[in-house]
Amino acid sequence: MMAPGMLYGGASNFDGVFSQKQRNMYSSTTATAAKEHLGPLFAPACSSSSFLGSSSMVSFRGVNGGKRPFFDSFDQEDNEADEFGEYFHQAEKKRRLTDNQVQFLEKSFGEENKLEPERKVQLAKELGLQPRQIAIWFQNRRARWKTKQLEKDYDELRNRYDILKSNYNNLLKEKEDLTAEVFQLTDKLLVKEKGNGQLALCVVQKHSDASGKETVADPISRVELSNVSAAQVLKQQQQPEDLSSGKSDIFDSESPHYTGGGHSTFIDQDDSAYVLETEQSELSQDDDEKFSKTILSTANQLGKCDDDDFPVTSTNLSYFGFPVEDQGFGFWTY
DNA sequence: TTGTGTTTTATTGCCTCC
DNA sequence: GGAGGCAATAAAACACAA
Repeated sequence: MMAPGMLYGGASNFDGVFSQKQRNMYSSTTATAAKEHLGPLFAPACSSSSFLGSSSMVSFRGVNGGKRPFFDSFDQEDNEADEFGEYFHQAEKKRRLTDNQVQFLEKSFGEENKLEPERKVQLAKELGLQPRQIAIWFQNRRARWKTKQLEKDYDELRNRYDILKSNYNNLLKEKEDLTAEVFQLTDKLLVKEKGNGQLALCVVQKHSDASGKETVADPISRVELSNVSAAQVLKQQQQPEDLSSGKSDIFDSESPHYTGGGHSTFIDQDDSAYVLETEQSELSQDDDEKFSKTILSTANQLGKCDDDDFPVTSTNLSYFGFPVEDQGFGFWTY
């Protein structure tokens, strides 16, 4: 790919003399071919300042144990002959910049990572390098900086993600704990109600108004559940379809309050029963509202047994097991 | 010493800006 | 259209373990 001999004193010296296209064109030819084409242009490049610039590219790490300061390269009197020899011996090799040259460039890069033409020439002079070498070094340095920056950004994002994930997991755990506590308290409440010889059971049916919008659930019945355990109630919650089809353990034909047919029984704490029509068509809008208020009021009264700060609303009714999404009948107790 | 992976220097081709 | 920047890549230099 790269022509031997083009590394130093070849393509580098095109800088400031040829356009990039010309640079590319010539850099893809051999050094010999280039010399044939350019002729005299190579002469100044291999002599005086240009040559010195090239000679300073020799890696003194390898040549001189890596300790030779780059300013030594300006010590023309002492080194010119050696460098001249080195140049011809190592012209075909790629040579690294000295530690001091790199240090100098790093410092300059730290001040400003873009290179204006004046600064490029100035740095080239100070370091005894070709302006093009300075430009290449800055370009490569910017690429390295960008890579490092990307790694840094990635690490930072990763850390933030880990923190957020940890917070999320903590919240999830907290939610589970709170849910478990709610169930525990609910169970306690049921036991308490049971101890009083009464347990309220609400059968809720969801309605839709004319526009299809869901409205507040209605209480259909309320029965005495003195001998129904919380576990049974929960089981009922999980199988509401059985209830609507008359398969309920609670509302079967053997239940003391089974009324059969299309009617459900509503029994208040005085054991006085109301017979309510379950057919939606037979319930007026006023009835809907009345029932809604009744169920919310009842639920709130039950809720007050343990927590006054959590009033039951049509919104959170479902949290207590009152469905606002399911169609048809269902049993919920609390 | 040698094989292998990493770093550094440099080229190439494309793109944007003026 | 030229200048300069950038991404991709080549290849030399270097580091290091076996």
